[in-house]
Amino acid sequence: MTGQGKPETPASASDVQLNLQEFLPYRLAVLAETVSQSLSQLYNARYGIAIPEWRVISILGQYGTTTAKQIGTHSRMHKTMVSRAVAALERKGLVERSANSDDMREAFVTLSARGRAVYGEITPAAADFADALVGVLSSEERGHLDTILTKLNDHASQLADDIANGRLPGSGDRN
Amino acid sequence: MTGQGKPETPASASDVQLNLQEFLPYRLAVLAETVSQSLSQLYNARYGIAIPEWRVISILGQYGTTTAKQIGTHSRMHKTMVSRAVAALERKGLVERSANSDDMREAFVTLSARGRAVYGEITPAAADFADALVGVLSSEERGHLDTILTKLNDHASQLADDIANGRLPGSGDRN
DNA sequence: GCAAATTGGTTGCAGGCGCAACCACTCTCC
DNA sequence: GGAGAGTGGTTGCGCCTGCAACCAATTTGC
Repeated sequence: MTGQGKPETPASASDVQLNLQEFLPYRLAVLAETVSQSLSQLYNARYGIAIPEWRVISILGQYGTTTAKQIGTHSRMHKTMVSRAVAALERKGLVERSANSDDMREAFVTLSARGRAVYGEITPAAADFADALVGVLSSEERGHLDTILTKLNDHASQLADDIANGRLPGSGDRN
Repeated sequence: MTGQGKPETPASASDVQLNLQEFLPYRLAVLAETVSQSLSQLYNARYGIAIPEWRVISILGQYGTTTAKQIGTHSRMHKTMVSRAVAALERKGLVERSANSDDMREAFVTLSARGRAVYGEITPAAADFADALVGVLSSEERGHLDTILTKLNDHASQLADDIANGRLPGSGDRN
């Protein structure tokens, strides 16, 4: 397991360098991935519920009756994903759909009794998990984390729009 | 687009509550997703390089010649993913493989000349992107972010192990 | 009042990904 | 030195997911 003597040539030719381990997008991706994976085991192992389904349940838990559209905007899920998650939850008897007579394109979605029960069981576990996660942080750090995440998130959406519209950083206005 | 008058019943029946938008795992997932997507456009649109391939390139850029195994551990990628990413990069002529006569199971992987060129072009753009991203943060906040991410990441891995081994939070040792 | 555009939602398809099985090679230990 | 365990790497398979095309219902504009 040592591997001493293995090459791992310390990158000679390139002047430019970028340390992946210190690269914010990478760090965020790894952290989010680890967290999601761990958390999903909590409800997947016990209830056979996948991540998108959990998101839907959670949205329905807080907003009550809504439409698929609303679920999508609140949870930032693609409408395809919402559609399939709701369908899966309906098959499992955790949500119910009812028609909206005012607009027959959309349908109302609600947690069923079983759905509410599951929500009531998963929620504390999820909260515990989040608590355990931030448990390593001081209360100040938690505050920092909150503001930083908010700022980054806003700015990232902004940047995403810019990039989508061709205003890429470093693509034309650079030296 | 207003939708006033739509139901969105404020969740009556459940006593438990969990606000998805404030839930750390969710926030991390959304942020990481936004960032990854934006960033990937930088190298995907211009070079047709996918995220896993970029990771491999970046690792090779900093470590020089390595094996697939090493790439995996440095980039936290599943060996399947490394295998496919390297194969794709080889097809594109961006990396080269050479045999290790000391151990014929593994093979050395290096950036080709073109690979180094691409690395040299993408790296500054990626760095710019990261700079733009943290541009909203004060230098103190950047420091905070760094320590917080490190702590969270360590702790998350820890938690992941615990959960994988059945020591779930809230599953037995609670109240 | 009706054709065209828009919107909520579903689905076929193709690409990406992890798991598990597998192959080739190496190491261990008798 | 040879059988069995272990390791680096690849691949078949099935699941998940986003895109684009689509359907039905609604809204817009003439």
